[in-house]
Amino acid sequence: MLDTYFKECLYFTANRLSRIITKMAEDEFAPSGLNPTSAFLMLTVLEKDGISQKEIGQSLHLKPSTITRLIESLQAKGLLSSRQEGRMSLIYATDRGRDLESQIHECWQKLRQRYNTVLNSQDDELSLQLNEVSNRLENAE
Amino acid sequence: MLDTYFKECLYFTANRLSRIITKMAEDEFAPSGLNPTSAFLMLTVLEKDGISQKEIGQSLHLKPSTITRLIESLQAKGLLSSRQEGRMSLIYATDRGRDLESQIHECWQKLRQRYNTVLNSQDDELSLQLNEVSNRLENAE
DNA sequence: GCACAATATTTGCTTGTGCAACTAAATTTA
DNA sequence: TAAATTTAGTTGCACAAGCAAATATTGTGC
Repeated sequence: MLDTYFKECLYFTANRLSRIITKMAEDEFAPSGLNPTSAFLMLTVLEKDGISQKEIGQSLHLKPSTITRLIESLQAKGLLSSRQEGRMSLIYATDRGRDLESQIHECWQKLRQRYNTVLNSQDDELSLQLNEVSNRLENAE
Repeated sequence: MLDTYFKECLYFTANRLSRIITKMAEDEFAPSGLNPTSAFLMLTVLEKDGISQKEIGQSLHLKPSTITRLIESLQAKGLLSSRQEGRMSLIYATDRGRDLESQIHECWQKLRQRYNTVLNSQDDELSLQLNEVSNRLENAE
């Protein structure tokens, strides 16, 4: 049966997992009014106020155009502001943005709790392993 | 630094890996003229001619509406045909679809070769592990 | 100091996938 | 057998992310 082969294929399984975990994360972050990626972007700005978009992109591993769009929508929500500094645009959290921080951490916590209950001990480091594999795949150009 | 926390987050790392491996797979399957998912759908139909859309969805772990759209586009390319059987629509490969089979397998092979060169021995079963984790996450509703 | 290259961001467009609501066919129930 | 429920697939819409080309600013070699 093909299923046997599909589940040995990293493209197949990584994408399947990504769909499942994305849905879980969207659920858990819903109370914050943000999608998970936007929530992570908020945390990134909260950690370093006045960060550049390039740095945000490096931190989130997302392309510049995606960052532009995400910031756009967070500005529209009144959670971020930006100041043009030469060719860079520096990103700041607004008061309302800062107010969201603890709620974001709560959502994140709940997400981790939720998936950790079904992960076995040998999956403990799964996330770190995926990160490692991604690093290697990226450097293999 | 936040990066430390991001890389411990399964949402974050699974999605990052998914983006990277999807790009690789799209590259490798390009010669077939199909995106990887459509290629897998073709293999699914080639394995069981006259399969229902529901079964295809179960095999690929994709939602019915996605299957509808994928089949639509493969029909437009003249690779699949369908026959209405009551409320089901049964999917068949055309001759042109069948002709593509070996090329799809070649692309798939190349993809595996490409990512296997950077995976260590401890990543050997990574794909199977991701599959397992997905199963568990799905059953934990 | 000027022309050209590099860098940072933006803009228009495409793609993959899902959701919710819908249609149509089949099955169950009364 | 008529009405209600379940099942299979479709349709309109939305969303996340990327690509390629454009714009704007900064840096470099001569």
